[in-house]
Amino acid sequence: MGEKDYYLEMRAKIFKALGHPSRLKMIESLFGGERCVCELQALVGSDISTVSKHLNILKEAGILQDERRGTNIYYSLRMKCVANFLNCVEDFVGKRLEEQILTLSQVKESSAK
Amino acid sequence: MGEKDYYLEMRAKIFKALGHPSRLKMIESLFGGERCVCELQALVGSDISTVSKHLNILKEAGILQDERRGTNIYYSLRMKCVANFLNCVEDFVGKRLEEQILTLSQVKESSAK
DNA sequence: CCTATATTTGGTTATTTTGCCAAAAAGGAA
DNA sequence: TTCCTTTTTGGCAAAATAACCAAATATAGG
Repeated sequence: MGEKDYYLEMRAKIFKALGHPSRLKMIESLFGGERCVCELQALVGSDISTVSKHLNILKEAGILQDERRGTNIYYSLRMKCVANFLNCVEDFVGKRLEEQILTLSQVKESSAK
Repeated sequence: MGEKDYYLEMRAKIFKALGHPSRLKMIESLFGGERCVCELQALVGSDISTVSKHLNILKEAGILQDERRGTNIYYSLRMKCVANFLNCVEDFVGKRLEEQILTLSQVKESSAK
């Protein structure tokens, strides 16, 4: 029973890790291959310590892996299927926005009467 | 520029909404079809007001939709592709656990020497 | 209208997350 | 060793989340 909860917790952890704009942005960038921390920090613009912590969250969740080469540490995608889901999410968000725009214009129309 | 951020934010919101054990549990139950709030509260066991707030988060993210019928409100899955990704996440978590167990037994072996 | 049931909302408190700064750690090069 | 660069850690304050209780809302039935 507690084992089932542990699985659930692990799955939730993965989603939680993906649920932050900066982290999502970095993940998307990593679809194109590994990046060092400094590249990712340039991408998101936060303090490098903040970026490092974000990356650790993704690593802990199992989504990323890291490898030190010289003085740099390179992060890369471990959980490949994230990409498929992100495509779906993007389509979905796109559709929702269209709907919202539609709803908005309907509101405008009716208030213009 | 701010528009891109808005998209990013919306996508992150979806993941964030999925990143809680109770919410994930409810989503999984909804793969089997719509459920009223009371059924979902029985499933997760929290206070009904807590469940209601969780459901609202999922609705705001666009993952669920609701429909009132009589005195009950039924929630159902709007974002179907969540199911595919959850399969992948489950496989992934399964593999990770196997690895951990492997690592653990290796530790045991070497300490037994 | 009154009552009972199902759900949401408001308010409060505890916990978690986030982001920055300063300091530590880990390499590489002189 | 010493210096320089890259990254992580520790610590702290601000912001966001989560859970519960009580009160409000909405609907059906008598």
